[in-house]
Parts: sequence; C-alpha cells; structure tokens
Amino acid sequence: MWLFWNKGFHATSMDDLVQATKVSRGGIYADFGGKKKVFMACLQHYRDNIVTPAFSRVEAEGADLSAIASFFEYQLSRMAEVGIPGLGCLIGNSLTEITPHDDDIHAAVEAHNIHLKNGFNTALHNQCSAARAQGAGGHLSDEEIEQVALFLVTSAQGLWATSRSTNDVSVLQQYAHMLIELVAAKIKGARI
Amino acid sequence: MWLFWNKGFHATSMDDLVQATKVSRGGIYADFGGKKKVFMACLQHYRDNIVTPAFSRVEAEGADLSAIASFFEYQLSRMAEVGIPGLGCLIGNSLTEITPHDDDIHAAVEAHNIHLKNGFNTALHNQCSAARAQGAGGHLSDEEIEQVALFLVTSAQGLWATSRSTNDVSVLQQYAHMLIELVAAKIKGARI
DNA sequence: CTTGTATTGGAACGATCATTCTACTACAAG
DNA sequence: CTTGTAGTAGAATGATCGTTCCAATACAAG
Repeated sequence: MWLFWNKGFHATSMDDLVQATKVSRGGIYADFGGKKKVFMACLQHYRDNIVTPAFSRVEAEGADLSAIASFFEYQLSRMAEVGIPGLGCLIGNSLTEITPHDDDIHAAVEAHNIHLKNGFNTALHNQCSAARAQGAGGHLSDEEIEQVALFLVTSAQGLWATSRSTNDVSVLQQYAHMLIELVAAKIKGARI
Repeated sequence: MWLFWNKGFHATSMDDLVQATKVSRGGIYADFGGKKKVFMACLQHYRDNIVTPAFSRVEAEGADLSAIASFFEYQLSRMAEVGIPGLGCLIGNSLTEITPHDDDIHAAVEAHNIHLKNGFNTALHNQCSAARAQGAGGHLSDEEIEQVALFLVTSAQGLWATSRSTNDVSVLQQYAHMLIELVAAKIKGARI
C-alpha cells in the first residue's frame, strides 16, 4: 500500500510490489488477480486502517468542532512524522491521477468523500446545538451545515494535495488553524 | 498539453502525443528532446496561456477581494464549460502525481504556488486598505494577510482536486462562495 | 532542373510493463 | 517415506514504453 501511496498507481510496477511485499508474483495473482485488484484492495485497506481510525474522533458520540480540529491536527502530526513533502492521502492522490478514467476507483473515492462529509455533518450539527444552548450562535440551517461539511471535505483535499509539494509544515499548520477558525466564526454567526 | 492535463504524465505516451499533435516523432524529439522536456514545456505553456490570463484579474492594479472572487468564478465557469468531472489544474495534478519524485517539476510547482500567493497577497492588502478607509475592519497584520493568501492557494488546490472527482458543479460553486464569504468575514474583522 | 535543408512517417531497438506459466521447495497429514 | 497442498522463484510472453534512426518527401533557393 505504501508504494501506491507514495508513487501512485502508474509508477508502481508489479516488480516493486513483489520486492516490497516479499510475496511471489504467483502469490499476488493468486490472492488478488491483477494490479488493479491489488490497488482496490489497498484503497479498502487504507480506508479501514488509516482513515477510519483517524476519523473516529469526528464520528465519536457527541463530537463537535474541536473533534474536527483534532482530526486535522492528527493529520498534521502524521505529516510531520513522515516528513514533508509527504504522502498526502492515498485516496486524494488517486482522485487526481485516475479517478476521471476509471469508474471503480471513482466510486471508491466518492464513497470516501461521502463518508467524510457525513462525519463532518453530524459533528457540525452537534457544535451548532451546543452553541445555541449557550447562546453563542449556531443558527445554521441544515443546508448550510451540509455546505460547511462539504467545504471541509474539499479543504481536506487541498491540505493533502499541498502536503505533497511544500516542504514547510508550518504552512499546513496555519492552513488548518485558519480553516477551523473560519468555520468556528461561521458557526458563531459572526456577521458576514 | 491537453493530454497531459487530462490523463497525467505517466498515462500519456509518446504515441498519444504524436497522434494528438500531428507532429512526427522525430519532430518532437528535435524540438524538445524527450517526453519530460515536452511536459516541462507544457507546464510553462499552461502557466503563460491558462494561469496568467485567468489570474490577471487578481494581479490587476487595485484588485481586491472581489477580483479574487472573480478569479474563482472564472475557474468555475471553465469547469462548467469543460464538463465535470474535469481536468482540474495541470499543475495541481502534477503536484500529486510526480512532484515528490522529480525536482524539476517540484520547482515549477513551487514557482506557480508562490506566483498565486503573491497575487492573492497584494489583492488582500488592497482589500484591507479599502476596508480600513471605510471603517469596515481590515485590521490584519502583514503576517495574517500572508496566511490568508496561503490559505487561498491551498483552497484553490482543493477546488481543483475535487473538480476531478465530483460530478456536481454546485458543490464546487458552494465551496467557492463559502471560501470568499469566510475570507470576507475574516477581513471585516468579525469577532473570532 | 538541381541542390540544400527540414520535416515527415514509420521501422527498429532495448527496456520495462502486466500477466501467465512452469518447475521447485516446504511442510503438514496420513 | 509418501502424498497433497501451498507457496516460492523466476523464466517466458506479448504488449507497450521512450528513444533512435533512416529513407522518403516537400519545398524554397539557386
């Protein structure tokens, strides 16, 4: 998976996979059936083992905007850990490299985006409810909240994309902080 | 250029280029010297003929936030024109596909990002000056303005990336509108 | 018409690609 | 030990890749 994550689909050869996995050529074809099948399995593995644990804080019961902030900060810590420029997001990378030309992968990417959107959506609802309870704004319609959720999904794509080219982590940190700050302002109902 | 823009570097073959450009194999090698050279020339051509004209409204004398909004709206109109999912941004696509593995292309991407950041930066300065003159906020430090400019660059990457996978233009439109709205609020100095 | 100069289409080359196939090995079960 | 099963390494294959090369063509200059 790390190979696809780092180099992309086209630039990763079966030889690379054999060498990296220590699994024989025959074994890979017996287990998966082809390069694209391996890639699809990696996408699933990525969602299960990378995205879901990281996103769990947003999907937790009662998660609010601070959980969303925590999610982005976790991404940043991972980026700093791995080094910058880094891997970005496997699904985000696939999105630009092959999504327009392959329906299967397109579907996987779409499912992932909807997954993120739904998580953000409920957390934003919680945040708005809490804000209203405290008289601190939170007066957003369901439609507005969904728009903010979609805004966060696209923003995450921007963050991941940029993490593959910049060599300055602080740029990404400032981006994430400003993102949360602006969304918080939107929820508080700062006059716009 | 359209081939690279649509399919990416690795998925575009010299045969594709020969067929698309109606230029003979020998001609391409005589004029450029190799596939990567062609690609670099395409990057330059893209910056000169696509990015610069579109970005001119942001770089125009006295451009302000409305010019930035106009830039994003122009991007959206192009996307709607070409169809969604679309091409995204050639440089944004290259960023995720090959930037971490090729110094030359990395440098070209960085130069492009700095180009955008500087344009946004001066436009934001203008907007802040105008806001202060009208007593409508605009009290951002130079450092804050630069952060907002970088925020816009990364946001643009997110918009372009998403435009390659979604088939709903309205999602992108709402993203752009919210982006401008949030930045406008930030500049007005909405209590955050 | 005869040159000189580009530019062409396409063959040819070696490298690499994804995929298939064929021995060969390891090892548990009987 | 024999047998069955699973997994191994790696050769073989046909396709495609980027690149080089060359004979044929086009065409302006003389």
